Amino acid sequence: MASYDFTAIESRWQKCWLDNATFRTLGPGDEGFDISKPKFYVLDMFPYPSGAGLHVGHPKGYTATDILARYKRHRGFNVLHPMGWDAFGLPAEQYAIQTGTHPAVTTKKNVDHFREQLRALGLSYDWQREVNTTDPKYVRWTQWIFSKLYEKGLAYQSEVPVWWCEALGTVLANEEVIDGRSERGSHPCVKRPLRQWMLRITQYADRLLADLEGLDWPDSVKAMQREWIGRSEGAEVRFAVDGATGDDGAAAEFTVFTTRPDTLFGATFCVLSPEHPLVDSIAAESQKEAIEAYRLEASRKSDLERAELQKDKTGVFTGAYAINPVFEEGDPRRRVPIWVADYVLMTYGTGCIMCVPGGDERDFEFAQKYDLPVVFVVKPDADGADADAAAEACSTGDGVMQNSEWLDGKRVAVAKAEMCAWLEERKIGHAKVTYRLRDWLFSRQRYWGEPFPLLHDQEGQVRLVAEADLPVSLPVLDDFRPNAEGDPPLARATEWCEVVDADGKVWRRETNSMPQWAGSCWYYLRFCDPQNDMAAWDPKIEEYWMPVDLYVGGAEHAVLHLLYARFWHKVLFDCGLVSTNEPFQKLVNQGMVQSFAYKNTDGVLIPVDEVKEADDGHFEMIASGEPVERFVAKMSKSLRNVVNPDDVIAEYGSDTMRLYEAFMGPVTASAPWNPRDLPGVHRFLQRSWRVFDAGLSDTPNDAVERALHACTKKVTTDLDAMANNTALAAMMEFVNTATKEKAQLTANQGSRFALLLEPFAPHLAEEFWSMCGGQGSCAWADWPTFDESMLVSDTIELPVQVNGKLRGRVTVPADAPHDDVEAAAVAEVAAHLQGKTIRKAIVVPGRMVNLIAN
RNA sequence: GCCGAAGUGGCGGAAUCGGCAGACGCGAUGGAUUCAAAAUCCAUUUCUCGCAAGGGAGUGGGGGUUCAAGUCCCCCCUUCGGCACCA
Repeated sequence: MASYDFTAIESRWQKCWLDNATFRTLGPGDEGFDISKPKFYVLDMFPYPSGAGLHVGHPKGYTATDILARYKRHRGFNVLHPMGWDAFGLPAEQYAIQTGTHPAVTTKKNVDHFREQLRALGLSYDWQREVNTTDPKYVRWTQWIFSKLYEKGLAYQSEVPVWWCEALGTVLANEEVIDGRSERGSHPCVKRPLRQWMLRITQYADRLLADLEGLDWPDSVKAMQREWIGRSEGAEVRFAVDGATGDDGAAAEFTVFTTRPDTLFGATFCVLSPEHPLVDSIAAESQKEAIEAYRLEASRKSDLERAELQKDKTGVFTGAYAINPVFEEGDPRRRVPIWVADYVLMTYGTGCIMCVPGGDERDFEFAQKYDLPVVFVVKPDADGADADAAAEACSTGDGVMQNSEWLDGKRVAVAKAEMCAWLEERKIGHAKVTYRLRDWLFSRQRYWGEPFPLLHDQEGQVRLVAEADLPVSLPVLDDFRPNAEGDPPLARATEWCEVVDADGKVWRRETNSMPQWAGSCWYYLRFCDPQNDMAAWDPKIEEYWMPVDLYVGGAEHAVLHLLYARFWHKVLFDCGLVSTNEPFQKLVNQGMVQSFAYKNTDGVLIPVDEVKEADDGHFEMIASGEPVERFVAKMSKSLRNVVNPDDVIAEYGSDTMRLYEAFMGPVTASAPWNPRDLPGVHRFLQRSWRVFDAGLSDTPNDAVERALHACTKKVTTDLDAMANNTALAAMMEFVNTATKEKAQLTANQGSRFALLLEPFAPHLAEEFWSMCGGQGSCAWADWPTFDESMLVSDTIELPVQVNGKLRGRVTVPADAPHDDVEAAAVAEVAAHLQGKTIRKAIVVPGRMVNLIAN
């Protein structure tokens, strides 16, 4: 009797896989590639290789995809299952600023560590396809794709107020700032105008929205993207300023965007945002001072503060009036005051609005505060006494128009359409779609990112670096801070910055760099053809592998990464460079692996390693015995509750680690890491080992054979549904049966079980496979089949209910006719039927019997 | 406030189409083995009343549909995630 030596088994098979390149994936053009087989591209979101290494949260998704990848190989698919590194980014650069260690050095060290940790998990990646976004061979093509965007006019420079983070020394995109603090590191940020590169993602807003339809993605992610894109249908309406003329002598006017053109008869005032360019020219002399003060105050407030103060609206009257075009000349309602207020944002719509206090709660609040007139133009659908009250209240929903002359009595939807037509006829407005999505702020003032392939001349002209000169590599620096003038760190490389072309003309390199998102926008394409030096990818190869059939990653990328990558992909599609409209057909968000954390009675966090469980099941501090409270939280350094997979692997082996990750629950569910549960899955592997270690038999045990067929069916259907936890439960049941039967498996049975186990615990499965006489790796062996006839038994046990309550069970032949089953059931529960008459008998074949009696 | 997801034993979770609620695992309890412990094996383990036989309750709460509801419908509560003056 040998014991289950997981360390020896796992290192032996990992070496075997490496030596034999077992998981090398061939593609179109490779010798020996079989293009007739179906393909399956299963992708993990590649990690940023941080200095902290893996924690047990990473492998949750990696295990799930690896199980599927291994299963699909057995099912005869060409499986593309690669891994790489999203290796540009801030931490390595900040570390460089602090220590002088070049980011490339730090990055290489971290990547090596990550790779080693992933290998230890026995993940079946094709390591020859590994990509690294910081590799010049990769950067070259990131820059090349940027060139495509630039050529299509999708990249432009703009002086924009951007989030500036002093602590990080860089600008951040809107979405990288949460509540006025940086997403990474939570440093305070302020708005500051700077020259930036922007990408016109807004040009793709409609397609990014519409194409969500066909994707097999979680509803939550689709909803988030829809909200982020924020399509809203409405109209633009031109308002003339009463009596004012513009610089060119024509009447001054402004255009508002509204989603409710139907309520134009209720527009009793207008509001311009404080940044609106018209404010200065229309302001009455008497109001100028107040307006200046208000604008100054508004400019000091960050967006955050403006949002925080949303309950208390403020504003200043400009002294000017606008003409509401729906009213006849001479109608007193025609002239409406123009205000300035910071609840109107310059960055959305046209930066100014028409205000209908009767139909918009924000306008209503503002009108109340400053005593502006209110007209109720929509009468909501209501009955009786409520109706009269409702007609005299702010109504933002559907209903029937009132106080709106020729629109009166019409429903909102009809009134919208008719008003749009009316405006268009008179050329004072038109239907319009607006998006909340803004253009993508694409430049950063960092060293550790892709340089832009762009050159500037003295006159401010910009041109692309020739394709033949790509990549533009990062200059070697030893100081990674911005220079004295506040220019990005790349400006320190004075020689690098200066480029003289063939005509002797001097150009200056762009010194901004790309954000970390750039590399992750197309890595899934490079995985198709990672070694190609002639092109980013070969179109034939791309066409075979794309789209990604399953993409697994965290929900934190629901909007940013996934929206940016979709955008690039659509641009590449328009360039004829990729064959699909969307990159990721199916998306799954893996749940978070949380961890227990502890706090004492004062609410102070106590590190995990200073706490023990007391005999009564409560938790206390090891040193003092002081009671602490346990709670479930995200793993984080500050909570000192991070679990490192290396420790788990050392104690139980990577097969146990993988099994635990898979057994915790559905891939999509979050659950706390509970070390107490590890021995459970480890015991399963040990029991399996004992079954095989007992030796093989020549004659199959019938009960074991039946159990194996049932297990095969369950594991197969569960794997197809990614229900890895219940597939494992089925295998546990099989091993329990085999153990109970004290039967030796036949070589054939053992091989079949080994294959079922292989996706989950590949090392031990390979060992079982060879114990059963299998040659080499079983990774590509055909998946076992099952026989339905082995799953049915001669007799079945049926529950018997009386009036819907379970009262007994009967065992009947599986093919017993309805009447026999009923008779047997009646006999079984006779005691419960005494004095009653059976009114109805419901017999569901193979399921149950329900007798209705009274 | 709006949008999305989810509430099942002491714990993680299972229940494909409306048909035996709690598979599988953890933990716990009892037993076998052992000088003893670990490991292993066997049994019990939703709660509750009962010596037992047996009964009652039970899937966040309340109503409904149905012979039958964790599952379908209506209302409400809680938790988590996202958005939040977007006109």
